[in-house]
Amino acid sequence: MKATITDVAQKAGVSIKTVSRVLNNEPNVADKTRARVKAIATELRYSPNLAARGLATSKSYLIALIYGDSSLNYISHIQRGAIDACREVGYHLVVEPLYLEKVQMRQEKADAMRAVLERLPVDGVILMPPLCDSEAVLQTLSELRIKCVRLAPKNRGTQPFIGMDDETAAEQMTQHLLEQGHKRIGFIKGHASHAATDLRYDGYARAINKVGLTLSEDLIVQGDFSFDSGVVAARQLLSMTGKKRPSAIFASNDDMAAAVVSVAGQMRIDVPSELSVCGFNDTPLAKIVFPALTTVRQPIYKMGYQAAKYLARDKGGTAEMNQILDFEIKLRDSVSAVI
Amino acid sequence: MKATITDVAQKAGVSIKTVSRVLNNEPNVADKTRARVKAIATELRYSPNLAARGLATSKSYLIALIYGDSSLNYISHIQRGAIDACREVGYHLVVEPLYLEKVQMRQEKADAMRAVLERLPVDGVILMPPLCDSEAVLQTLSELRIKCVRLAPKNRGTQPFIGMDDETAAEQMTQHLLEQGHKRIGFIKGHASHAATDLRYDGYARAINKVGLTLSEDLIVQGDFSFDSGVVAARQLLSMTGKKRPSAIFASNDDMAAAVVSVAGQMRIDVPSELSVCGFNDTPLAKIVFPALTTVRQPIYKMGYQAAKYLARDKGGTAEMNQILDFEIKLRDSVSAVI
DNA sequence: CTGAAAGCGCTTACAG
DNA sequence: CTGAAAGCGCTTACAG
Repeated sequence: MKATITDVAQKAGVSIKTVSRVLNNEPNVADKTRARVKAIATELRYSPNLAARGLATSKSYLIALIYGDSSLNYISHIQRGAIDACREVGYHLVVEPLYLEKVQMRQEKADAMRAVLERLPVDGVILMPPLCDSEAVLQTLSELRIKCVRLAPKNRGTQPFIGMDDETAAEQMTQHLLEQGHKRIGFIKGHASHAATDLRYDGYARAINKVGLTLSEDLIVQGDFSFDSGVVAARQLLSMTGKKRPSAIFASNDDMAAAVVSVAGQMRIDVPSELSVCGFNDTPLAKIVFPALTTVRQPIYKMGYQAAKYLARDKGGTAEMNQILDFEIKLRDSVSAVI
Repeated sequence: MKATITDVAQKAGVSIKTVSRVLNNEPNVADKTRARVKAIATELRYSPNLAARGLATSKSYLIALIYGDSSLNYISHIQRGAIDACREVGYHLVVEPLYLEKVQMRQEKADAMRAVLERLPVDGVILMPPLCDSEAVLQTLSELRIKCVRLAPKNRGTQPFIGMDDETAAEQMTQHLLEQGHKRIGFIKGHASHAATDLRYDGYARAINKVGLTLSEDLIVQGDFSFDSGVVAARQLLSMTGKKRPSAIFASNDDMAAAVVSVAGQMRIDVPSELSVCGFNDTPLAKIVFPALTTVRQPIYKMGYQAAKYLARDKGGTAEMNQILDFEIKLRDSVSAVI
């Protein structure tokens, strides 16, 4: 029923090898022959059998997006970008969750990664944080000789990565708050295992220090990027009374910032007149809460797109692949100046 | 480097056919032989080459999740369920967007679907709304002899589907509002192309009629499931003054309900004391807005899971596959009684 | 209960 | 510029 390379060859009066050459844009085919084969392939709705091609080349034309417990919002956009890139080059994206949070042993992590990869042959892997920082995972990948791109990794390492400058972004956001006259700025940290957590905190600290203020312990609360952890953190920060209470809170991501807005609502603290709030990521959530969140726009879609594009290319080239993409401070309605 | 069936056969001192039998749980192998082969396969970390197996069987062990413009939240949960099911049975999930909203011509739709499917051989397809109601898409699938499961389709049709009783759910939610003493209940419709849109409206209408109230045109506004459309609809409903203004608004999904809460906030209308709001779906958003949304809990994860489980099975069986899953009215903080 | 042969639809050397 | 042969790693009939 479905046309094969043999069908095309017969109808074109050439060998299957010639058809193969045309399809793969190889040289050494007469222009006239090439044109004829192409026309007939289209006419017959021919498309190569991926399994056969895969068996012959030991390539799969599949790229895996592997993620742990990242927020679904974040994953969705990475995924969308990766899919679009795959489409353009005839690849496909498979999605594989790999929950390693509770796994302590190095060997166990490696085995889990191996189990996923051995079942399904993929040509490349996109590693989301915090997986992209697991030594065990990276080593398994290199043993299996599977290319990977790390997204927003903790350290530069030897494998290609795509990231952004979290520290500078957090610094600029904090500066913005300071410029609005805020002096007591609460900060909610993210999950300790994510690279971004420390970087964003460092940026916050740097901005505070630059203007000669001192960091105060009670304004810095640990969260884990989840909405629920944001609720706990916000309650703690907003339970302070009088002048001690922060006039602004900078949460390490939008989910936690949304939680701050929610807790403020419950406590009848008006945002932004009584409390300024800002987040990080510019997920759809940022526009959905009221008031809309001032936040840092990350090029999430683009990260997924670039990562897939890189993996789908034949030749390697690692070092030059490393990319630091631009961010943008997105001003909305959740921050106001101190009067 | 990677062990093949030949390696296992040699080491076990049997033919590759015997190994094949063991791996596929076929009969006619001596227990002792079977055990030995199994042990050696494990020892060699053997796993079958999917491409080779696919070429021989013309199966791909791949299931595609195909979606249009559904909300990312919704897709994410379907996807998670489908992936979990795939894992259990050795399948993998590929994700393919197919935007047909702007495509009018039937033939064009069919071609777009065909283009996706011809590139990638999949054993089955999960069709999200509104794709699952496109005749052109369904016919292409049947021409290509690819199994599919439709999620929440408009009509029962001939292909297997998984859905829930949207109409009854909407009716019960409206009843709840009525029981709280609300008489003027605004309703925001969803996107016209989704099956759920009419069903939810019908449920709302039925509940209103049952208690002897009459539907009033000005309380029913068209939305399209997006947050933005919810904002427009909410502004329209809440611009009414005095007694005309609805005391409750039932939005056809959570995104639009969140928009209502947001607009109410902007207009200084307190939720729930001055305005009750409820949504539909129970996406994470429902817990994230303040106050948390009363909504209808859909078994989204389960829908994805069941769909993939069905497609991964060898034998067909369609009619008995059709499933109507349970829903639940989730009471939270966005609805209060009329005083 | 077990195995030798053929074939799935491609591509990779190699020959001309 | 073109093609015949071999092979990728499995499974499907078929034979014993």
